[in-house]
Amino acid sequence: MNAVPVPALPNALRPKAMPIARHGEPQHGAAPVSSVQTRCGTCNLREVCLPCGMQQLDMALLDEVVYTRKRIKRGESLYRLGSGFESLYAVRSGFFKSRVVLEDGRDQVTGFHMAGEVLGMDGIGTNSHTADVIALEDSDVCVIPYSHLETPRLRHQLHKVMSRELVRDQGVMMLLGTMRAEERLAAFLLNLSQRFVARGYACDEFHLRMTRDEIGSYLGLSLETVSRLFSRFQDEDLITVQQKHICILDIPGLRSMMSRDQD
Amino acid sequence: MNAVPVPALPNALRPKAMPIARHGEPQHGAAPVSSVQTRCGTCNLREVCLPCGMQQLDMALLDEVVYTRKRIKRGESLYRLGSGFESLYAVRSGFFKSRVVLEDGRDQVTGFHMAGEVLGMDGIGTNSHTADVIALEDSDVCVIPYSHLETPRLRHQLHKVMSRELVRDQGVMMLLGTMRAEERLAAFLLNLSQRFVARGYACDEFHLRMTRDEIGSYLGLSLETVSRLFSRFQDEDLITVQQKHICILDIPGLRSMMSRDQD
DNA sequence: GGCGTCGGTTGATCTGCATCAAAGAGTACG
DNA sequence: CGTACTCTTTGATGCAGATCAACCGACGCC
Repeated sequence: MNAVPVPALPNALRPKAMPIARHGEPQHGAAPVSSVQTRCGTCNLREVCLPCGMQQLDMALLDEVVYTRKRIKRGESLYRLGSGFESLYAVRSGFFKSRVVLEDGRDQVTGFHMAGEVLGMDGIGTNSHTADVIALEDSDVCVIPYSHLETPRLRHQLHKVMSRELVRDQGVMMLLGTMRAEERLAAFLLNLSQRFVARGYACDEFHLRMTRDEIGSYLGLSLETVSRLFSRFQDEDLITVQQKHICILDIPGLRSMMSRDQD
Repeated sequence: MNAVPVPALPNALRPKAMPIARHGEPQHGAAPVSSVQTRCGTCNLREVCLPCGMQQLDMALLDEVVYTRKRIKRGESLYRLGSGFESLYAVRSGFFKSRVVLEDGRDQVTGFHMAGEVLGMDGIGTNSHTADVIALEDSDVCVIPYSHLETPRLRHQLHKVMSRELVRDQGVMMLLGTMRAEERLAAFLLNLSQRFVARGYACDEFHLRMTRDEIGSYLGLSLETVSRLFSRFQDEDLITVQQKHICILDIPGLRSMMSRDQD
């Protein structure tokens, strides 16, 4: 998840009543699934997650389906290349990366995934997964057994999620195919910011969960280039960087960096 | 459509009884849909198209859904960025490219699409399309009204197609993010070859339907680089090139070019 | 609290590919 | 059938970003 050139997630879908919080440590504590808090109908991620846009009534159906949680420790994998496909997963808390590996050992990060995003759809086609998904911090996911997604509403909902994912991929291809390094990083930061906002966090301050190396892999750049660009953006008062802590100072500035004119 | 590092489409799915034909001019002549030849159940693309892997019985269902054809002339578009989403399309004959355009006018080719491939899934998420799809030669598509895809079997089938598309996109990201120019072009040629084989055409000889510029856009390279690489591959007896006519002489050679060792 | 490891920064150098340029080949069209 | 496109090829040059290298700071561990 995470396209780039200002992808989907229209304002209308933003959770309205969600408090703006600093995006520091994740609030863990996976309540047992029986608890009210963890049903889809009351989950505060429902507006960004699979149920996004669904009626209360249909959401009750989804509650029937989502009855397991799974906890993944930092560094462990949710699934791996070649493992059998049975379920989709919705990120409940935490942060993941997905990674594709080539035969000769080269690999690339193909996405970063945060709360509310749906994982595992790569497995539907061939009944086995085509990527590794690895937790970048201790995380929880809701397990959604694919075979239980039976109602037309739920299937349509899944189509929508998959379709958005296809659109996101277009964005990433665009990024990798046509953008220069500084444009890629600006797009990356704006995209992250936007996704945090959609989850009720501040748009201008957040913690990166991934290393420079992982960012570079995702953006098709070397880690050194990523580091240099962070420094340069800081010099230009677009952002401040302290390790993994980022403050965005000038969103319009970053945005204008993406339209190739100034230099 | 068209991933790169040897994506899906296992041998088992290849049309067995299909004659090996040189892939020259497309056989046009869109029969009226009432004709037996054009029903999904008897269509000779059924093993690579939406019905791939379905039972004869389920295919009858699909026949109920697919009742319109649409003819697109070379250079015209099947749909465009922003146009409303109503239907999916299966390429019946011909060749398409899809293209994404950025605000500042830059664009990129995000895929090439040949017979049997399904188009339009980008529109499901937001009810409007996010790319332009343009015919590279006179083409026919089967129109599949989305609202008519109602049975569980058909919806699952669509999931599979979309999922494979997601996997393909991973391949393209890999290509754009980690491969060098020669690797990209080798991957591109092998992928094309493979897709022609799956359609019953020769694996080693085909006509490119797209310009060097379009290949370059798709691969994140300049048209000059594409041209130079074609020449170099020819010097190295990997292929022969005459305009858009390609013969692949050394498939293992091309394949080894993709594992970064020799130079 | 010292030490080792991992991640990050910054500098110097190298190179793959873009860009600029110009000429040639194929094709469409009046 | 010649003219004017568009597409392709090939050469010369320049630069963005990779690579190599060294150092530094943060964090985890004994």
